[in-house]
Amino acid sequence: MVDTPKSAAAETRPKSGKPTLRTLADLTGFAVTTVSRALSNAPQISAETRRRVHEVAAEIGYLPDRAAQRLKTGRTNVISVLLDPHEEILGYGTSLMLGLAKALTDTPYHIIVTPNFMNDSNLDAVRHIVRNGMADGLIFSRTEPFDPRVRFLLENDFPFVCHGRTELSTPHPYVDYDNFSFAYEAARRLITRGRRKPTIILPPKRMTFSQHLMHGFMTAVREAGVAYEIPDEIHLDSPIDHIRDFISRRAGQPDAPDGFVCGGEVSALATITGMSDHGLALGVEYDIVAKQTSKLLVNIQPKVETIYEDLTDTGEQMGRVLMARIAGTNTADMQVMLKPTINFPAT
Amino acid sequence: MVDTPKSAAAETRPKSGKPTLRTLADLTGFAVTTVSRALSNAPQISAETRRRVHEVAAEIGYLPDRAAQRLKTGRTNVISVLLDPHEEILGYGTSLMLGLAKALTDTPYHIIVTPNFMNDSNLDAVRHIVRNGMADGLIFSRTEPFDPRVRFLLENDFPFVCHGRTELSTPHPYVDYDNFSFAYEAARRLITRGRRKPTIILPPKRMTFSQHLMHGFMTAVREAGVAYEIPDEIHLDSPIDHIRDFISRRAGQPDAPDGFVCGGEVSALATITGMSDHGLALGVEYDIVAKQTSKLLVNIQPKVETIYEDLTDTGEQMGRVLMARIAGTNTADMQVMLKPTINFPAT
DNA sequence: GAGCCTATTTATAACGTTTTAAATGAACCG
DNA sequence: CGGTTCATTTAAAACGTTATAAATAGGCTC
Repeated sequence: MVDTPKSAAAETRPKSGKPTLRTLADLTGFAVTTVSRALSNAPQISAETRRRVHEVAAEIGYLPDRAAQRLKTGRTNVISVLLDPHEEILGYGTSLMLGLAKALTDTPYHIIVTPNFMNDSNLDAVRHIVRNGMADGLIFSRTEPFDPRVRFLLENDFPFVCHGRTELSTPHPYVDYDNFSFAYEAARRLITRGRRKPTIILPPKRMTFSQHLMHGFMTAVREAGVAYEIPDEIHLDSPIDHIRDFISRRAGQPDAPDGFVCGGEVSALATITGMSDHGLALGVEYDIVAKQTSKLLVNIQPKVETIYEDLTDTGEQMGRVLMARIAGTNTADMQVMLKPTINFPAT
Repeated sequence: MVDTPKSAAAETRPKSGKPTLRTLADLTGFAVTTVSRALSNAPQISAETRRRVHEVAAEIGYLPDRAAQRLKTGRTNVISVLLDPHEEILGYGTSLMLGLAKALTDTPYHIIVTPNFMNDSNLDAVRHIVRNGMADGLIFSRTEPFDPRVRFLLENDFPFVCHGRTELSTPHPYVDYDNFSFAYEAARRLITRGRRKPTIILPPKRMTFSQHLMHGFMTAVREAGVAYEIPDEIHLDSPIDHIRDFISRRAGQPDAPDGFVCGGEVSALATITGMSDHGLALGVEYDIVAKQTSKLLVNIQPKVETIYEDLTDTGEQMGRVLMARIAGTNTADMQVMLKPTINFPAT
């Protein structure tokens, strides 16, 4: 036999464009099937063949065609992120996606953004994605106790991870932040500093973590036996000036709160502004403990005590969990609870 | 002929899953090719056939398989957005993407996020996307005068739109904000209010819009013949505390500036904090005019005068322009300049 | 050396779409 | 009525991959 593997095949159109399995086959002398198998490390392919194919593939920079793979396998290699307009502020969405992207490095998965323009739940988007097989997995936030999206996805056995828990009886993957501890700790600190009437600015009631925050806050308040107040008129999604105006108005009335637990940095800033309308100074007449998700507050308002929630880490965990869920791992390790980290204020 | 179109074909596996062209073919009695043509409104298909096919397609909720289309045509129907970690703050990325998504509604295009973790240019990501045909178009920001990404994309005739201009001789699509006018107007206002030594906090020098801001600022300053100052030590990407510390230090030295043009809301807040370290009050001892891209500043610091840049609109324009570029429209109408809108301060 | 196992490789057929080239048949013309 | 045109419709091939089933060839056993 004088025939080297190379001369064995080789007669195909050079065509233009990217290398395909066919190119590799011609180059190595193996059949397309063998090359495909070698690249996916199938056990039935000899070690030497595997080595050689990988070598040549790396050499010419072969990359499998996503469309062909998707068409053949039905897997999209796509993770869809539901983006809510409320997530616009302060880089919530961007941070989460950066973390997610990090977790997805070295996987074949791409992130595609599915925005929701309507103000209602993005259940329709979820339905569309599942029904038409637009993705292999779903990521979303603003979870509600009986979230219809979670329900729908569970019913259809579609992989997903949400930011926040539900109260549904079926366990499901989620990544959450320990908002109970956050609010408990925040209120404790206000009380320790001698504040006698703490209040809390909560997210809209229908979201699960609103309950957790409330519960943590109430626990601390009751333990200490101090007065408290929970405003109904505003929440974290309210326009900033509404928050500021409300705080300002309230500060002018009797028995105003002297301690604020703020679920976000923006509401903390609004609070400071509202209070200053009445000449009340942060750290003197009142204190704030706020949840910090960006670098904004720290070092700008050093007197605001903050407790950190790392959204990039959250995104990364969500990616990790979603990969596990798609791979079919059992429900263990699919519920992640991230712990608050306390930042002591610069005095 | 007793045969209705329906009974003519019809004998195929019902299979499970989504409807395909085949399903439509069976249902209407036409061949797959005809159905495909009818849906793409090819002229050679009779009006009646077109109508009927569309009707049935709508009825059963047919959606073409993206993978198959992509494989066959080579078009990906994907727009890739290069996400920079610097865009994390204040929802720059999210706003842009929401606008972009809006422009892409009713097109077959999806948005996929390609993050850049390295601190250097994302030229590598661009190369990868172009070479491996991962998208039909590209969107990115932080444009530089001789941006290597723009250069590469032009050389390869790959559709893109960047946020910001270049100084390359070849015209190319971009959407930009009139930063000259912004800085000019901002400085004018400070001077009108009687400030005698304005300063400006610029983005990193290598970005194009840094030059534009500088130019606008200098023009106003020279026209008025007032003193000025341009700090070298800090820029808009500096950590917030660096900005605050610098401002604070400077305020304690002789001849400190009494007017600030801030390219972003965060730097405005840092400035306020830094100045207050020396008991200097906004609107009394000094003034700020800041670029506003979110709702953060307005109504929180009512004394900060702001000039608005609408990032969602920017994203929408970029989407519009990119669609035109992909469709092959000529270079006319592919350079968009968005005008600043002035917000007068409350008081 | 026929028969059988095992290890490795291979040809072929899909996946759902678009494209190319060809077929059908009605209408028209002489 | 044969030939030609035109308007529609159609069959077949291809895009690049993976899955199914089959082929090849050593190495054994008896």
